[in-house]
Amino acid sequence: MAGKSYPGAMSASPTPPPTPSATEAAPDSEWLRLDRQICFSLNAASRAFNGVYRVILKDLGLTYPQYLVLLVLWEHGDLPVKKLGERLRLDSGTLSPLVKRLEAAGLVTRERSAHDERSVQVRLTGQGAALRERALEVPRRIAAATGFELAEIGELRERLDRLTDALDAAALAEAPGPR
Amino acid sequence: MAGKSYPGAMSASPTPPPTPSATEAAPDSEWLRLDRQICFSLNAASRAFNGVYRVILKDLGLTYPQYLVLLVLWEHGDLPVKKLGERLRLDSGTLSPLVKRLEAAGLVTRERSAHDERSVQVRLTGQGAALRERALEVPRRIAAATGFELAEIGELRERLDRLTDALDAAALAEAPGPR
DNA sequence: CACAATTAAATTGTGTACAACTAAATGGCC
DNA sequence: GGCCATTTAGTTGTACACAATTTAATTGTG
Repeated sequence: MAGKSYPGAMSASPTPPPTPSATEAAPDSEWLRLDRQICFSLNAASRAFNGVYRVILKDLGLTYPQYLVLLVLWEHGDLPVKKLGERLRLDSGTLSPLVKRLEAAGLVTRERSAHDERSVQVRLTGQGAALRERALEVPRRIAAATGFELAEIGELRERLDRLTDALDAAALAEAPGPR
Repeated sequence: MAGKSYPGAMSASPTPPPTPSATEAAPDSEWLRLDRQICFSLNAASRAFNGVYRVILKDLGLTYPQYLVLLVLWEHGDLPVKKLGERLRLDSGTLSPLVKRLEAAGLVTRERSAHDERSVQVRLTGQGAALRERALEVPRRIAAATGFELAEIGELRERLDRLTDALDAAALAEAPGPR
């Protein structure tokens, strides 16, 4: 078995037996349960999104992270890898090979900056810039796939961003590292 | 550069220039913009969660997906790989190596079922079952890290699950596969 | 100017995700 | 009983993520 078959892939929100026994002890089990719901739901939604993008972006020969890089370049023009990483919250370990694949696909070029030999400038090629035309229909198809109203999407986004900020701050606070 | 440093890692919700020009043309750019927000926010939140779990679970020697597998086993008892996949929405390509790593860590055993030689039963070892005790504090620490009220978490979860369902359905409809 | 600290990319290694494929076992159906 | 479709795991190959390390360039300081 493999691929896209989850025979029992019932709703992501099965809400199993409402609670083993709302009154009975097991407050710890409850917590383990709840916790699974939040992060798991998030994770599942993220992967589901990825699945839809995978289907839609296949025509363009892009993966979702590659599409994100191009979105940034289309919006802001050529950028060094560092800036891309800041915008996308990705580090060089992820971006270096990813950008190389975009280069191999003929969508961008990479060259060290003249002022600062440490920096690598990522530039859209004509082909990479042209791809934007074909990408214009992607957002509409994605929005349609969610079946959400724009307002609801916005609200969800606001919460997610707030969550991300809180989690980032907590990770820093929690980290044992020097601060 | 690598690791956890995003020097410009400003808020995930910077809400840049509210809009290049709310009235001006560029409805397509707007869409490209918006779309990035939804899926990107989701993706960022998911990775941020992962980061917090990574820190908290390091003591237990677990990754987040491994923790999810154990959560399911703690809750439902021993299960075949298939059932694990249904609960977690993961296929054998992901679960096979993951479960093997749990086995290597001495937390579970894998053995083919007697009734059905195709099926592989994943069983908690004493050590795996015992780890639950140490995991009990994880949810509380995670909940604290989000800084969210329980009610808000629940609401968010409900939306995410609805989103996942919609996206799964859309992926099926969008897929070129035989139907 | 010299030199330590910092910075930007790249590299290495581990661990998911997932598509595509393989192999073995099971279940109908004639 | 023989045979084919289905089911369950596992394998292979590609592509992220990210920690840790490495290399080269730059900067700050005395």
